[in-house]
Amino acid sequence: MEKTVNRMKALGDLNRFRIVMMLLERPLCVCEMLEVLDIAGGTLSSHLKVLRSADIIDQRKDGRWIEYFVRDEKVRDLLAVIDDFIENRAVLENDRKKISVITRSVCSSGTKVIR
Amino acid sequence: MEKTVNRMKALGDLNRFRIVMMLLERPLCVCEMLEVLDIAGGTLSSHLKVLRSADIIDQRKDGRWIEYFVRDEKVRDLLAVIDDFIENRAVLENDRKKISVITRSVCSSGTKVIR
DNA sequence: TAAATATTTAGACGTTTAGCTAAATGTAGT
DNA sequence: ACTACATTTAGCTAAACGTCTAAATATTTA
Repeated sequence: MEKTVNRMKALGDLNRFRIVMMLLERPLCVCEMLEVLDIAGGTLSSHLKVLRSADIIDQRKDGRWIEYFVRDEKVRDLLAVIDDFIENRAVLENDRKKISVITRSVCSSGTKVIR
Repeated sequence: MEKTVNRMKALGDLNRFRIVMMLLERPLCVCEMLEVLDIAGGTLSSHLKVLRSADIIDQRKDGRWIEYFVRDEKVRDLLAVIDDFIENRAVLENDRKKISVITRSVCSSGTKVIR
């Protein structure tokens, strides 16, 4: 039961919830999420650790990046039910809009692959 | 969205989770829950407040007691999905067993209606 | 292998939270 | 109105949490 309670606790934080909802859209690397969320890299990293140890998300390597994604179908189903409770979608919609524009290669503000 | 996140946070505590699972069984008054949970009355009261302001449970008067209950069908559905994630049911089963024995009138340890 | 970029770890700080005890407030029945 | 019991509030402590910055650790590419 503790595991389940822990899962709920992991979802009971605004930034973590936004992260999960974004990942529901598509896998994202840390630098992409940083473009959307207004938190420091270290903070994001610790949030991802919490979500991972709660078995909500997982990570895989993708070249130079580490890609995070929602763990499995069962978790997706749970999130769908929770999603149905959301009243005000303003923030989430905005996050989604940003994600759709962000490309992995334009993460860093400095020199880019595509000029 | 904050409201939804808050709901998750409310469920992300072991004692509160046990409370909700018990209330899923049947409405209970504070003194009945105290017989099951190993926490002080003041602590329980504050947990109930959290769950109530998260719109998960509600209360109604029943004679000398205040009865707590799960708010509505939608919440029940959510809890059913969450329930499906639970691995180890030992604690919950035990709580349930205790509840089935407890009667409101045997809450107080002193003089009772039924001797 | 050096430079650039991505990510994680460590330590510090302020806030929130769960817990307790004890006092206060309600409420019902005598 | 008094008594007994149920519940909430208040004040406290210790632990947990979210956040930051800065340093450390990969990893890729030139």
